[in-house]
Amino acid sequence: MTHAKTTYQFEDLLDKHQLKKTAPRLRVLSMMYSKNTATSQPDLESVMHDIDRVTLYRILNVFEEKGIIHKVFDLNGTANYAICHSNCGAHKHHDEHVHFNCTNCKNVYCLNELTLPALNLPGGFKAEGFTLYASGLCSKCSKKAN
Amino acid sequence: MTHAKTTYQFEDLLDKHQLKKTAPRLRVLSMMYSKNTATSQPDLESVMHDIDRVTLYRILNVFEEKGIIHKVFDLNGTANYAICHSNCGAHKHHDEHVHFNCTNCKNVYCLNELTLPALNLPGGFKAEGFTLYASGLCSKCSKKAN
DNA sequence: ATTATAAATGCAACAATATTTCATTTACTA
DNA sequence: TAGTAAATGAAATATTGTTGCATTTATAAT
Repeated sequence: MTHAKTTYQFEDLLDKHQLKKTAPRLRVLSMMYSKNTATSQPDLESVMHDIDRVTLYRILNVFEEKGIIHKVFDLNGTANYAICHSNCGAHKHHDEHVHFNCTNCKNVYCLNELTLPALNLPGGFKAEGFTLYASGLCSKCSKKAN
Repeated sequence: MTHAKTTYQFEDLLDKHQLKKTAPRLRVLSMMYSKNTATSQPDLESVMHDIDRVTLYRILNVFEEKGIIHKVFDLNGTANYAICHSNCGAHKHHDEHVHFNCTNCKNVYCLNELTLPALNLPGGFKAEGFTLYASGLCSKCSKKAN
């Protein structure tokens, strides 16, 4: 599931999207790939306190545009960012998966393995994208609860 | 579907939740009941410009706590508020319905009539609430598109 | 290797929003 | 009708989103 990525692979990823291989970008990539949960901008800031707030903001924006990451809002409405594992491209995200927000540890998990069941909308509504949000206890926190 | 509510019914609603029947609260209720889409705080502010911003903020908060309304984030992460039609109570929301965010008119619809299909989560994950977000063109905008 | 240039960064400044404090007003109770 | 607790409005602060610009850096061309 979690592939250990090397710096070279991150550089290739940036190359592929015609982005310059800068230190801040490589650090953001390696941090996000090392986690199986989405990361909020506040979290990123506190870990990489030497990188400017605005730089992070712009890195996240350009990564999202290029389809490297996708944005997901947690229960409090704060933006979290996660690596796009499936076939995402610029302006064409396929993040039609399930997001799980743990009410205890506040982590946001992207459950990529799950596919969304079909759904028929009322007349006239033409859906393009779906995201299912589930909230509750994640596997770690439900273990602790015993 | 859309019930025309009288002032008396709004007063009863506030009574039921041990909230004082004040003018700002009644106006917020009547505005939200008159729409079939969720309302953002900016929208509320612009319509009721004589009510203080902070008052609106607190009214929305207390309504949400009491289970009168629920919060839903649109594609941009801004909070929208809608009346809870089903059996919601304080700290126990049953907003397990579908939210539809129109990419054209930006409106957020609560599709209460739809029920979510079952979903089995990975081992250990205990879900309490579900919300499905769909985005695309709403019935009005898809008509216009022809 | 060196240089030119376009892009990325960091900083300052600004805008918008969320949130707290407190004095005043208002709704309800006795 | 008076007393009380709650709600409001206004000011002030914190946090977050966003833009402009000078400086630095990565890359392409020489």
